[in-house]
Formats: sequence, C-alpha cells, structure tokens
Amino acid sequence: MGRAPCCDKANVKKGPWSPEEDNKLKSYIEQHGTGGNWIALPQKIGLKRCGKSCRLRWLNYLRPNIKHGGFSEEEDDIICSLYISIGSRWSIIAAQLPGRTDNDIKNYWNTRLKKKLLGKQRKEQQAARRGSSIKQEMMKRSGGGSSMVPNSSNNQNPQWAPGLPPALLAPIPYSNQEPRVNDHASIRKLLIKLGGRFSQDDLPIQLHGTNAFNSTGSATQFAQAQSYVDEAELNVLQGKINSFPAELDHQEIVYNNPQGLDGLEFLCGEGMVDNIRIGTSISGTESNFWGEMSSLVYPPVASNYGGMQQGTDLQECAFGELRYHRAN
DNA sequence: AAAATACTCAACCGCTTGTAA
DNA sequence: GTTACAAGCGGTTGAGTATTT
Repeated sequence: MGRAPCCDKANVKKGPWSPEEDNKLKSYIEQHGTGGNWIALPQKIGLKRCGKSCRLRWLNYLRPNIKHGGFSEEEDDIICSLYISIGSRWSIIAAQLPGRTDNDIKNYWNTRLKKKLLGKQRKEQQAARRGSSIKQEMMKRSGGGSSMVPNSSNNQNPQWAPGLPPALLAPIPYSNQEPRVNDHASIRKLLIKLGGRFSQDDLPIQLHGTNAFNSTGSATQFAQAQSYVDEAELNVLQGKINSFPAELDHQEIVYNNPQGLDGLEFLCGEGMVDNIRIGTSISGTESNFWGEMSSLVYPPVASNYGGMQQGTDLQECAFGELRYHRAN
C-alpha cells in the first residue's frame, strides 16, 4: 500500500507558474504567512496548485532577497568546499549562501561548477599523460624497469604518476552500471587533488574566514548534517567494510560521509578510493583527509576521529558522534 | 536558414524526517 | 510505541533557449 497523494492530482495544475499565480501566492503569504500548512494554502487562495508546488515556488522564487545566477568566485569556493565536506546536502550548502536556494545551487553545481572542475581535470590528465610518456621514454632509455611502471596489476596504484590519483588518470567514470553514485566521491577527490583554490589546506581556513561556520545557525546545520549518519547507514557501512576484498586494505573509508560511501563498491573496483584505514586494517602513515577535514569543520567531534585513527572500532566512534549531536 | 545538439533551470517526484495525536 | 500527515530534501525530468553544424 503506497502513501496517499498529498493532493488531488487530477485537479492540480502543473508546469510553469503564471504571473497571476505568483501574485496571488506572494501577496497572500506576505499578508498572512503560510499559516504553517502548505497543503491547505492553495485552496485558501484559490490556486489550483499542489501545496508542495506552492512551497517550492515561494522558497525558490517569490521569497524576498532571492538571488539568481551570477555566482561569484567566493561562492564557487564555498560550494566546492562544502561539497567536499558534506556532499550533496544542498539545503545546508544553501544555508551558508544568503539569498541562494538549494535548487539554484544544485543546478549551478550540476550544470556549471562540476564541468568547470572536470575541465581542470582534463588539463591535469593531459599534463599527466605528457608527464608519463616522458617518464616512460626516460625509463626506456635508461633501460631500467621499476615497480612504478604501470602494468595490469599495479596501474591503480596512486603512487604511479605522483600527485595524480587514478581517478584523474582513468576515463571519467560514467559507466552504465554506476552512472552517478560514485560521482560524488570522485569529484570530491578531484577537488582535493586539484589543489590551488580548492586545496586541502585552505578549505577550512577559507570557510572559517567566510560566513560559513561562524554563525550559530551554521553550527546547528552542521550538527544536523552529522546526525544524518544514522544507525542504518552505519550498518550498511559496516556491511560494506566487512565485505571488502583483502587487497583493498590500503584504502580508506570516508568516515562519516555516507554519500562518499555510496558506490564504494564501484570505487574500490576502479581503485578510486585511495586509502582504506579501518580498525585493525589501518596501515601506512598517510593522513586521513576526511578525518582531518571533519575535525576542522566539526570541531566537537575531533576526539572521535582521533579515536578512529588509533584503530578504535568504527561503529562505536560513529555512534559516539551521533550521541553527541543528538544530545545537542 | 534549418536542423541537430547542447545547455539551463524551473518544476516535479518520491523518499525521508519530524511531529502531533 | 504506533500511526498519520506535512514539511523538507535531493534526484530527475523536460521545455525553452542557445550554440553548433
């Protein structure tokens, strides 16, 4: 048995809003507010629209102080930075950009920002190819084989082409099987690796320097973002971890980042997750970027990440974090 | 000039979350 | 604790527009 529809679909108008409809909705809300019930609102004002549609129209277009288009470089940076930190939580990202709506940011990201970044990626790829062919040529001439020479078994090693992860060297992952899920993770990786204005180091600083984290509202929003990691997700995560093939144990789970974990199977298959460092499987000394990022972005949970980095049970840490945020 | 293709973005859909009864 | 319902959210669609061939 499915959910009851929120409105009578047969008697509801769809499609673009007319100026008359806009005026009706706007003037009513300006005078009376929403009345706390969007579903009832269209009937009150004689609009043949679904309540959800009214809400969306108001929030995205009619509400005062809405900005459209013309995203600044600063806004780009904030969006990218937050995307790295929290993924496609558009409403939370929008909360950091006054006058911007989640829909606007989402569209902007999907249509422009992502491409902008992929443009950077292509440049990096070209540079890498140039670099690797020179390297190969040099190796041929020197006659020396090396473990760094790519072959069928180790060309997913991130150490090959230093500074460029497999994600940048491989074709843009847009397979039929996993068309989008992994996109979040690979783009995040790209953002991190691209350096420059999106470099790992300046992200948190930049965010603190802007309005992103210094308002009380932001703290709440980020606590909310954290609390999205619920028990069910953790169970799924645990399942994924348990089912990891042994050869992947040098890779790193993106802690506390459910969207990064989505599509993990694919990432592992493609060798796109650099390091997995879970519990006793932790190895190597590379820094845990997500952990570090999160500890900077979400100061209250830093201790938990510390615990995880020392090999503390993942689930316990994550639950501890949940408890913290829910208690707050 | 016309057709094909690419791009943008407003709006919809369906799922999850929060909350009141 | 359970149920029902509205709000909120992110993913997706499709019409309109711009650009390329």
